[in-house]
Amino acid sequence: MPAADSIWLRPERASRGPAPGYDRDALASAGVALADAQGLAAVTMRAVADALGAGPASLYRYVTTREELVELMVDRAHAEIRYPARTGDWLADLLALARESRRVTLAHPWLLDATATRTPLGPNTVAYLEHALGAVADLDVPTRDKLEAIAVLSAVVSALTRTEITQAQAGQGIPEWQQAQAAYLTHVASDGEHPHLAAAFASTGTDSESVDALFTRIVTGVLTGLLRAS
Amino acid sequence: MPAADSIWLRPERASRGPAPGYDRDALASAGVALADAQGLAAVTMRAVADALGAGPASLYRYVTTREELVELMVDRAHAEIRYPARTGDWLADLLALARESRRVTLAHPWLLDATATRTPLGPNTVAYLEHALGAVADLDVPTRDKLEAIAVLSAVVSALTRTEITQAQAGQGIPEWQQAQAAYLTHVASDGEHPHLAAAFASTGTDSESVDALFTRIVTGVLTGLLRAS
DNA sequence: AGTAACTGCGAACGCTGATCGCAGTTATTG
DNA sequence: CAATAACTGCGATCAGCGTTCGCAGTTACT
Repeated sequence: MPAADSIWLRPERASRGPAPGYDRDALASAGVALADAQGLAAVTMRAVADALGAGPASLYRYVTTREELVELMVDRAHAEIRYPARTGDWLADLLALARESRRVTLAHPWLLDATATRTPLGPNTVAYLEHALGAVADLDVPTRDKLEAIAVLSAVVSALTRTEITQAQAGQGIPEWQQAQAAYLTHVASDGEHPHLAAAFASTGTDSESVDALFTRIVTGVLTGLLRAS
Repeated sequence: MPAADSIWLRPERASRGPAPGYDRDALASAGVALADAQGLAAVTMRAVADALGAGPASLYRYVTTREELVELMVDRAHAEIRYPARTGDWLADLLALARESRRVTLAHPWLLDATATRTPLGPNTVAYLEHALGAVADLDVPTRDKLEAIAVLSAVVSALTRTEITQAQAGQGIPEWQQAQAAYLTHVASDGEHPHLAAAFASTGTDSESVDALFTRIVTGVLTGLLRAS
């Protein structure tokens, strides 16, 4: 029978031994600072240890694996989410949550990488879930439908925010792979075998809609599609 | 000025020099076989080289980086998608595409990892996009809305399929982190500070709905929410 | 006073993606 | 037909990664 222990169920301080020189929050802070500046890949055990002035092996007194360190970072980032008072309108409340999620993700783009495979459960990510459930508490649909809707909502918010970040990078940065994809796409669009894609490619109308309006429109559409009181 | 070259715009065979002993398809096949059996992490350059009977450095004659090898694998997997004839009903056609995507992803779960950050563009992934655009070609909505809907659709399908795979693993496998998350979740649900989560946790009704029905219901909801002719 | 459980951490291990340079092969060129 | 240029496979090697081990020092319980 393995440990099956979440880091959040493990006591942070031991009862015996010398006082730890650091703590989970310090590791998380150092990791977040690194990731904000240079991306999630820059968050190596050695780099975090250096930022803390510690030896590389010391981190393993606080965290059993790098993955767990990233969990700490994700949860810490979710602490920045502000929960507005409920209005009673479930759609407006969920939308507000989605906007908060987007805002924090734009501030910490590495969250998209860190939560790509799964969102770790910690105090703050669970708080987010609790608030989302609270927003739809009075809604007369099965609990399962609510959970599904929240899961889909998270996926959609991530996808939209990822697109937003990618386009923002295209404006100024030098994101290598985008040029390659763009080059191939233009090539394919003009090879005569992809008419629909060519048509879509040609109709590049000026997007007068703001990013916020687009975000609101899509999230609203998805949520109403899933949770309309049938 | 960097190369900005997609692998699909590079000629596979050079005009000069000896005949290559392998080709892109061989690399992709070996990679897919490894990933199917042991996950994407098992697809190391050395492992693929061994499977091919080649030296580790030889792969770089066909692929500039490991990422590009994964691109080949993703595109090759998308070759397994079967495109049914269009019915004229855009919702039915998009739904059929979504089901195909789900089917192939269930057959190659590592696709979720390989396409988590972005879906690479290759002949077969582009073909999928072309078919998706074709399904909504006659629909009277702006092109931009169609592209958005397709992007959201992909995100939702990935999220749903990921959940499905996770639950299937829970049935038999031994996925370490799930126990930790479950343990923490039950702890949080009974700490008195998460009433909505506790309520949701308590109402674990027996899911009589089949996975297919659930998939259809959610995808339909999302699509109608996004593309309803307003 | 003794012991058990911790602390930080230097050194090391195995593995990874990637590079370099060499010898051999082929198609083009003069 | 020789010369050359452009490729081929690949052994050897590099820097970097996550992680482990064992040691000396520190604290709290018995």
